[in-house]
Amino acid sequence: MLDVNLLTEDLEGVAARLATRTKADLGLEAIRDLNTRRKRLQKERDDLVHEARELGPQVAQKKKAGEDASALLARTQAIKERQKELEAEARQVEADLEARLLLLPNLPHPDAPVGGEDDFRIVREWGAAPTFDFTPKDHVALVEALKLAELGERATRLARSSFVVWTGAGARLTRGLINFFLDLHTTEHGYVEVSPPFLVNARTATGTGQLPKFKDELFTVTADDLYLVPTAEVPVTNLHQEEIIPGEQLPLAYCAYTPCFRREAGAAGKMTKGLKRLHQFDKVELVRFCRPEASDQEHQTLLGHAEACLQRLGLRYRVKELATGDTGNGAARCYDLEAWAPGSKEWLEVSSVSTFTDYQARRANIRFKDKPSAEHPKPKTTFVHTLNGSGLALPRVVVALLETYQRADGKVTVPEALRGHLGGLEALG
RNA sequence: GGAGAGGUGGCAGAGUGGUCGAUUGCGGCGGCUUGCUAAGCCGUUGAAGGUGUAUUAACGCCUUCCGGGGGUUCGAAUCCCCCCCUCUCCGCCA
Repeated sequence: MLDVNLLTEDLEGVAARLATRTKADLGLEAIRDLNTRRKRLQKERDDLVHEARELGPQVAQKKKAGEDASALLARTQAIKERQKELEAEARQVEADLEARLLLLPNLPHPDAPVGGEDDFRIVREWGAAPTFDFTPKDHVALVEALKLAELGERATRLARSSFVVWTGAGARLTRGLINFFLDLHTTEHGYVEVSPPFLVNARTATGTGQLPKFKDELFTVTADDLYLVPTAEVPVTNLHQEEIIPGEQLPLAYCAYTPCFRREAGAAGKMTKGLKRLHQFDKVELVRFCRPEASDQEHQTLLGHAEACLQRLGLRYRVKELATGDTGNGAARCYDLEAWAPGSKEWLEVSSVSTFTDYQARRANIRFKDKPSAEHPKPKTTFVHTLNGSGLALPRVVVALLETYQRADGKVTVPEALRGHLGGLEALG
């Protein structure tokens, strides 16, 4: 959510920045006008209430003295009626204003490249492309040959298309990767592991920005008004919903494994075979809370932690900085990590590392405050900045891993870093 | 799911319907005292919105907030209704 005051003070500036990410009419003028109306209504109401409050004791005094208080009572009655009108109107204006503000995207970061999907910037590439003295298979062939997962009817029968059943070594590989990532982040990168609910309420889904705009993307448990999490970002960022965090505790760093449930409503036309796009997948997510002035640095730190996952696994990848028009609604700036899949010869997005500045903090009302000190006797309560990044999203890592480490004998070598999490297993197959 | 108890400021814990944003204690911050430490004493210490002075650091005033939402009343932390949550006991269950 944007600061409505910023929007009011510098409408043109805000409009210009938002225009770099969307051509849609965001109704900024209407928002400004609603805000002005809101203020006027409140002022009128407050002044009336103030008058009524002063009248109260006078009424009591007159009654006590046995005098006629009817003139005063008539006035308080009139005020009360007007007050009710004003409050009803203010409620409507506020609801309308809130609804509109919740739909606005975040301001893009000033350093982010301007443009659309194709205007990304490649920040760096890591690792060399693997070479093969045979024709490498794609992951679908490998998964089927090694019986790592059920990709077809069996999975579909249980739920619907685009679900998968991991089997045998495939299930174990999944579990091993989750543990590998969690262990890496908790023991070497200083994250606190959390295991949150996989269902969240509407307030929580609004806090991180999934609602109201992206309702179509969520699976909903209608009987209970709950939503399946599309990413651990949602429950973990909202851990501090409505809180004022002591300043000395920042930055906070959490990692969490959850399955992620996504309807992929917009992607129906481009359904891909195999493991690349699923309605349910496993992911380890990293979430950080920090002071506003630290968030750019924190973003780089977070990016490094996500990259470490791929480096340990020895997977070739590139870091892509998305252009303003391609970054997610709430993100100010976003890096995608793309792993190379040599069998299908394509880059696969396995992580998205974003800074949200105070956009989510405003929605979820997450603030911080320093202790008073001699220099700052009255510290201000301020919105934190939130950041998150995948570290990493599993199925596509599995794809890259299988295709990268496949051998002529049909087996797949397990990268050394992962063996400890697979009971010492050296190869699949 | 059933019965009972309870939700008040960072925490603990008061609060006959009328200056109660709220007694008090602890904690925090500042100061005094002190050879040092401890103790003691004094002061200060929530959030949101609005508005004025003013300017980037603030200050004054107004309104709102005692789990959430309604209601009664000139006036509600205090009375009434609904909901949520926590605790205890019972039931059910991995």
